[in-house]
Amino acid sequence: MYVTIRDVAVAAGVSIATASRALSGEPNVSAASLRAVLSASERLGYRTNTVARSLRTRSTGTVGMVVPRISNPYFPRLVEAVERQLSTAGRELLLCDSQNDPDLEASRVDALLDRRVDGLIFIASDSRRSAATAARAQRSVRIVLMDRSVTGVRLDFVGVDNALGVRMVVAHLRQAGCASFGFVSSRTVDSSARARLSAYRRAVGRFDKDSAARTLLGDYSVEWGREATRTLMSAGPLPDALVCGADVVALGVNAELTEAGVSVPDDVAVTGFDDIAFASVSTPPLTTLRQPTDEIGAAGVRLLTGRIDGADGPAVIESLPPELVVRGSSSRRRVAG
Amino acid sequence: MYVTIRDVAVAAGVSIATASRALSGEPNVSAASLRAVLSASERLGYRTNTVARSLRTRSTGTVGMVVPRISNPYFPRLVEAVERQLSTAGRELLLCDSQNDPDLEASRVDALLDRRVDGLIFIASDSRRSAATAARAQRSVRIVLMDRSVTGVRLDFVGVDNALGVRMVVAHLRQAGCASFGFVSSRTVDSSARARLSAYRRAVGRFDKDSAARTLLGDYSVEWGREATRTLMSAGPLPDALVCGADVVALGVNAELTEAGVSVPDDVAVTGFDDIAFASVSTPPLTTLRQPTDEIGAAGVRLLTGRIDGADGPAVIESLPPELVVRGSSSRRRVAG
DNA sequence: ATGAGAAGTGGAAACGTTTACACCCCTGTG
DNA sequence: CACAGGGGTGTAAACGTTTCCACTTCTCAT
Repeated sequence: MYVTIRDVAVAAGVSIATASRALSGEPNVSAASLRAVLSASERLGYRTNTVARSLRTRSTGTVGMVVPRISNPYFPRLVEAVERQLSTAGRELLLCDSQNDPDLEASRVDALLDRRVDGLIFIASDSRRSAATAARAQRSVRIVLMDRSVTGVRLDFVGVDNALGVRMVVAHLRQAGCASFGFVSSRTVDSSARARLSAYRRAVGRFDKDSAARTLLGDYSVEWGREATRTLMSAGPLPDALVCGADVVALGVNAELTEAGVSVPDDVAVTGFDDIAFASVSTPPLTTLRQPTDEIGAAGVRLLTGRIDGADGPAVIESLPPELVVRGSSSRRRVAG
Repeated sequence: MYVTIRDVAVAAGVSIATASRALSGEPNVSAASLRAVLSASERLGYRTNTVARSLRTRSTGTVGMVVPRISNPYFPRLVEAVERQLSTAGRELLLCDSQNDPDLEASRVDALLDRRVDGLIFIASDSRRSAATAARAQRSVRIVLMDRSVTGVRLDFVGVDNALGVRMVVAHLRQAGCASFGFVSSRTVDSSARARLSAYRRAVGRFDKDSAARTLLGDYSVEWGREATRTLMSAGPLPDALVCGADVVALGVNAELTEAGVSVPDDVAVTGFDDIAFASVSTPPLTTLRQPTDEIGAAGVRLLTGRIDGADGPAVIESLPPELVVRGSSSRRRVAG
């Protein structure tokens, strides 16, 4: 079926050891042997069996990645960035979807460890319940947390500066004349949701004490954005601005408001987080915070491959700044009165 | 570092062979041995090394999947469906992104074959240039084409019925009063783009001979939708309807029209293809064809695992019908005059 | 001329499993 | 009582690599 290195060695008239050395570019091989092996390999269409190599070298050249839900459009961008980086580093990506379920997540991590991945990129679905999984994985493999952190475990982490982002967008809204706020986001099961909520509270709480009543937490989905908006509309007058914890939520909020005849941004300003591709095609286009996706992916892979190659030292935390992208959903607010 | 089956065997006081048999649930193991092995395994935290197992059994329990571009929001849904199906079948997914480049695609397929995947799910980036890659892969592994086919190779395929979809949407638009048409889609490098274009021509060509001039082909992106729309607007009067080859394109078209003050659907109806999550939050919401993503993923995995388990027979082609989802971008067309 | 060292090579062990095969012991049947 | 057959077990081979080690040959300095 498959051509093995033994076939190549026989065809080239050398031993398996010499064939192996020639194929892996080791120095101590004569020019004649090298030529013979390479041409035999070419002629026979030899491809090295990475399973056997992995067993012998105790390294698979594979990195596992666990994402909470690949259909959430923010994660594919991260996966794409990671995959591209890994591929240039000659490594393969083993992808798992935890479906936001910490138990399923744990079993997927186990499956990855069983496959002897060299490293793990972990987007934790639950900052508390994923901690044990991360800690356990840490004992057998190098691991870097991406985008979402976990509590109580000292591990490398790379993600966006959520607090900075929220401060930027609130400052922008206040400058645009907004005085009252609401917040629609995900329940604080993951670290990003938690960081965004607490930054929002710190930024808004002091001057808008009604904002607490207008804080609605659900999940990262269009449907939740719509539902929260209906709740807010039926509860009383809307605030000047609705800050959303993610673009998917903001797009739902915007759609529901628009369909109800509420003008965005003239009646209510709306902002998102992430800057997914569809933030720019809504009506009005969505003001949001652009995640440095490529940088996060690159930094994560760099960190991880460094660790795999033996880099030691304390856990590194890389917090990258987002970029405020001002679009129509917040910009041309009509001045009151 | 890792606990091996040898450690378990020693701790249980049996041979490696017996330990292996006990762990894999073979019948001929005494109750006493079984108990001893299982408890030793538990106590020591043994996890079987799948690399060694794969080498011996010549099967990795892994399926490779190649997608053209994971950040195109249609593919994550497919990946999610496939991943879920595989995971219940106890298999792992090795994901590669070909970035729509047939050469990169070929090298990613090689990498997957080197890793001895048991099967391959292949979304071909180019119906012609990917054919050689598929044919080569076919020689060493079971393979099923998904969503996009290739020319000239007899292989299992599962995807949506593109021609049916286009016929459905054109019929709907004509019923809504549209008499002149335009088509904005991707260049026909992949089989879906080709099938949609030819179905469109067949459906529209006979009664709107100007439609050929309003056929613009680029790629699957929001930007291309915007660019094509600008071209159309500057070229003369717009048709009654713009049929788009994908939702991403249609959302770009809709945004560009709306920003230019053209009313959708009153001046121009717009339709998409795929029914991605964001089709429903645009203004107006997008009429489109919903892909049976879960069914495609399930059928693909079923087909592939069947082949892996030895099913023989001629290549199977599964063409699943899309569902027309009528929303605001086409429905309430004002009657002419 | 001799010895040290380098270059080139092959044999064989190792990675951690699964499994073919041989063996032993027991039971039940002739 | 012999013996067939089956349950339970261990030894060892195999999967396809990489790599340690020993060996030969050659070069060059002494």
